[in-house]
Amino acid sequence: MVTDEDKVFKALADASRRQLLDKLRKKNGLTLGELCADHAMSRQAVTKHLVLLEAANLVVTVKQGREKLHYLNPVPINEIYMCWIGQFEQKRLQALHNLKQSLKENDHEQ
Amino acid sequence: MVTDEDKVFKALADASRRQLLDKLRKKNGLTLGELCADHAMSRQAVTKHLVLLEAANLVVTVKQGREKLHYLNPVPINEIYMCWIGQFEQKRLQALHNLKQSLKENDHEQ
DNA sequence: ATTATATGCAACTATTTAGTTGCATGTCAA
DNA sequence: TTGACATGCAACTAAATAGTTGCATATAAT
Repeated sequence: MVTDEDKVFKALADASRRQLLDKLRKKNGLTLGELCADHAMSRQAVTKHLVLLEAANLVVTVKQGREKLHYLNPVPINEIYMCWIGQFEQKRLQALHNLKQSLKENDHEQ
Repeated sequence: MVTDEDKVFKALADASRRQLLDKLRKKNGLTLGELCADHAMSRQAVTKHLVLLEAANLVVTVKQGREKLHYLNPVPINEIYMCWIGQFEQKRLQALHNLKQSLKENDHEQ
């Protein structure tokens, strides 16, 4: 059985795919061609990665003329955090966050 | 190049490994034998998964006599959230905030 | 000491995955 | 309508991965 969660984790497991997501984070709505720029691999390889990212619902696409625009969808990552990572670490993260905050505030006072 | 981040993502990409982490979350310090219980796969398969989890620093082990105790280490997951997932979430929260703002302003105009 | 138990190591197999190349299709512009 | 550009589809290859089996080692208990 391949769950949605599994698709997301698998999609995130590859460094090239994470790089593609990073590009979209910096500039949303990029075309395939733009996503291929500065990549060692072929356009078809990038396409395959994008197919997986789309299957995991991490990327949503819109066809516009002969171009295909790619948009980042943060929802699945959010869900993974809430449902899975959150269970482990929510409390601890909060504590850490609070600690950092108070350190920052201390810094400002000096 | 295989970064630490990459190891963690790859380790989390497998459902069996996530299941093992889940077991440790429910009860920390389990032996290999205990982790193998109720698993379809062989002990050696489980061992291999645990090796990867250890390499990713998601699990820490202690030998005690002839047994090996396994402890969950939440730090790497934490780091991934802070350094990677957080970046996405931040944008999302900002977008949500902006949306709320513009809705509020529209409301005022009517 | 001997036996049972808990784990470790190594070789092998099957499947999945990441990448390639080559060709097809569809859309814009001159 | 012809050429250039953007993307899609399919077959193939190489490498990584998940799993197996068989045997070795180390510790505990009788």
